[in-house]
Amino acid sequence: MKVTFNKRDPVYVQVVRHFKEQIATGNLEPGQEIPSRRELANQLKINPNTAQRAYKEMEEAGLIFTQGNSPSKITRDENIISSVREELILEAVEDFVSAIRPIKVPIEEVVGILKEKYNDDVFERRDKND
Amino acid sequence: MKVTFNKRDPVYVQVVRHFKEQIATGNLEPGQEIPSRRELANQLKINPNTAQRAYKEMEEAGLIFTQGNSPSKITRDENIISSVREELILEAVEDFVSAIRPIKVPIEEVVGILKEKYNDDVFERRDKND
DNA sequence: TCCAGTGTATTAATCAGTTAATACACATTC
DNA sequence: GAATGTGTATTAACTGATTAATACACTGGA
Repeated sequence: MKVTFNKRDPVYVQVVRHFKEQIATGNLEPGQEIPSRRELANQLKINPNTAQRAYKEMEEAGLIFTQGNSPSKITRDENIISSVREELILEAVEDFVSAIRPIKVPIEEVVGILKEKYNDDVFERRDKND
Repeated sequence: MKVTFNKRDPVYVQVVRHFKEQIATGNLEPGQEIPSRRELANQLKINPNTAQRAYKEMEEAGLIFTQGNSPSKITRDENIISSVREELILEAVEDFVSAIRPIKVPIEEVVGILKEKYNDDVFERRDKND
C-alpha cells in the first residue's frame, strides 16, 4: 500500500480515489479485508482521522462494509464495483473535455498528443507501480 | 467578460486560467487592453484584491504588461502567447493521463469515449459561449 | 478477566484562500 | 488645480475545509 499525494486535493479524497482505482482494476477483490483505520494511517503517514474520514466516505458510497469492530472489507456488490470503474473513467473524460474544449483544439490533434503521452515513460512507470 | 467559477479551485487561479484561454484562442489579441482591476472585480463580482492577485500573477508570467497607471494590456510577445496555448494543452493532457492510467483502460477505449463526449452537447454550448 | 485492537465521535487547532479596509503615487481629464 | 480613475501595497479579519488530539465503546482472544 503506497500512495503519492499531491498538495492540491484533500488527502482523504486522494485516499478514496486510490481505493476506487484498486477496486476498479480488480487489485482489491470483493470481500477482501482492508487495513484498519489506524494501520492505514501508519502506512500512509497520515492522521488516523483522515483515514477514518476516507473510510467513512467509502462506507457511505457502499464501496466497503464494516461488521462490528473487525476490519472493513471491500463490497461484494458487483454492480457497485463495475460502476466505480465507469465513474472514474467518465469523470476523467469530462474533466478533460471541459479543460480542453475552451482552447478550441481540433479533436484529432488532441487525440494525437494524448496517445503520445499515454505511452510515454511506460517503462519507468511499470517498475514503480507493479 | 463572464466566467463560471467552480468551488474547487481558488478564484484567482480560475481568473488567470480564463485569460490564458482567451489568449490561447486569440479571443484576446496582442496589445489589447483588458479591464482595470476594479472593473474586472465589478464584472465578475469578486473582490478587487482577488482581481489584483490574478493580474499580478499574469504580469509575473509575462502574459500582460502595465505602463504607468493605464489599464494593463495583453503581451505582444508571440512566443509567450503560443507557449500559453501549448502549456494549457499539455497540462490538460497530462492531468488526464495520470487520472486514466491507473485504471488501466485500453487507450482506444478511452479515445472512443473521449470523442463521444467531446462532441456532446455541442449545440447548447455554442449558444452560450459564442 | 483484561487488554489490545477495532470502529466511532467530539472538539480544537491549523491553514489557505478570500475578503475587507485603507493608503499612496501617478496621470488624465474637466 | 481638483477630481477621478489608474496601479500598487499593507494589514487585518473572516471563513470553510482539513487536519490533529483525545476520548469512548465494543469485542475477540490470550
